[in-house]
Amino acid sequence: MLVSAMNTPRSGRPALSRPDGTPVRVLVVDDDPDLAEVLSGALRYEGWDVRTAGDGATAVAEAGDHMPDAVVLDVMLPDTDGFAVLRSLHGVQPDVCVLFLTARDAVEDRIAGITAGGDDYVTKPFSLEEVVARLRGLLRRAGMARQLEEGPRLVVGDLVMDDEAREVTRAGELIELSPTEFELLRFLMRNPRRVLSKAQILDRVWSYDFGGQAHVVELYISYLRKKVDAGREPMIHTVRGAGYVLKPVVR
Amino acid sequence: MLVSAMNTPRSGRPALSRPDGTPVRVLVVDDDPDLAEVLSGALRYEGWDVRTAGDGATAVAEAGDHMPDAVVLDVMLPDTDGFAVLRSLHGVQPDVCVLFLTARDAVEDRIAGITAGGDDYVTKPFSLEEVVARLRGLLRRAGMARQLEEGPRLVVGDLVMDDEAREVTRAGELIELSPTEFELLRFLMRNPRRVLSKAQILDRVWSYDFGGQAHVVELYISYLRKKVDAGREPMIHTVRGAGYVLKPVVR
DNA sequence: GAAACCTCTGAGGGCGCTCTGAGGAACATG
DNA sequence: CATGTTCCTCAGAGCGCCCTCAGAGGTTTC
Repeated sequence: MLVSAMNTPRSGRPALSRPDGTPVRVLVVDDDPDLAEVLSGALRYEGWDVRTAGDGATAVAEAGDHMPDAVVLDVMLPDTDGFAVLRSLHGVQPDVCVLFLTARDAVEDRIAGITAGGDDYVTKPFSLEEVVARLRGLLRRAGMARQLEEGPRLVVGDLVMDDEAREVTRAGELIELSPTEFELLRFLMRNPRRVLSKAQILDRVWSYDFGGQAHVVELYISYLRKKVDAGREPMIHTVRGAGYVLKPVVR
Repeated sequence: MLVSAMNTPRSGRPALSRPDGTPVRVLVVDDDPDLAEVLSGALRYEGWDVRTAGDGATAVAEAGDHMPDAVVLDVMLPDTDGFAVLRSLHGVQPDVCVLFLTARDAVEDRIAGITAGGDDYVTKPFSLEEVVARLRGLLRRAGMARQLEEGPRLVVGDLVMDDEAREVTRAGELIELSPTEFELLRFLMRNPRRVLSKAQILDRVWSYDFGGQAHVVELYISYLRKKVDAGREPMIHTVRGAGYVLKPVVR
């Protein structure tokens, strides 16, 4: 799995930043150190300032010290209940956004009221792209989107993606996508003109526990081409032996 | 800490604001910390400036300090009776609006006497959508509605909802809805063109103590479709794997 | 006290989504 | 040109999401 230790955002894109210009601060709370590592790696890759904690008490202490803008919080923690942690966090920092991580079968358990407060949750196993997207959504709504490029819309050439409405259009025409197709295209659109390897795409778009082959990526690229490039000037290109690129059409 | 986030509703909708432009100030008084947390989260999401108190004494002190425009007040408090708190509050701030939270089979007669004074009440267990709607109604009637968009009418395409008259029309035709259908539609209409997950809808439209499955949401969406979309161009759309969207018909 | 209405549970079924496998096309290399 | 590699696409199976119906239990209304 690709875990970059970079402290800077990937090239070409401005980082989502706080109003004072410093990077967004995120706290990752999970008792599985491997998962915490993968998550924080992915978030650092976004150019964010990431800390981690393994339990609720540490999380609250760390939050008081670090003053994060957002917290990625596993509901199943060794010491406390997620709801109590949420309350403590909001006590320490009222404006903090929280993204919960929860097991699929425990979804209905006690998430009640959480999404109503503007917070959000993601079920395990999740894809990193999903976590990042949700987190960006939370931060944007909390007024963290000061910079220009990164609104709720993603634009590459005449291709436009509206994340909230979950709508994609090319040259004004609506394109209907399945969930996986949508996430794949979002990943491509967030990295235009950049060759992405199949391994990279798998790590990002598919769940971390996906055991399948890289062949699925080819398949879904082919699905996307049929919908996005259908009869038009192609934007999705194959780079043999390297991966795929999304490029705006040259004029 | 982000101060601007307090003034901006996370929902992206224009906030109901006070005549001087500052956000509406609300005090939540409930001895159940979980419920207080959920309530204040939902109200903050509306862009309001929220404080909480766990008992009557704290509530009065907080009100004197914070000067709220409205108070959400549990009738059953550990130290004092809610009505005593009301008297104290009116002593501190005569113009304050009060929304009572009360058990279903509680003293409805005394409540009735109170609400004659322009205040309102909601019975437990309530939905957040109901609390927010009542609070908006109180604030609007108290002259807090200076903004343009959010009157008593909600309009999406040819679909119109009059909240106070509890009337819904599409293309001029009256549509009769049950209470739950009405609240669900209001939630959809307050978030047009925005995909809402079943969890979000459950958290918002159903009571906080509802233990059921997300399956009900599907059921009520189907009820709504039969009434709102019946034979017309559909406005309610399913986004597989994500949720539902209400969209005005493309012109 | 009966009727009408509302809300939710459970079951059944349709169909969209995801992935596997296989065959063939396109490309690189000798 | 021959051969191996990489990639594309089709077909289809399995699964899970979603829709709908029918009916029980509760509430409101008259």
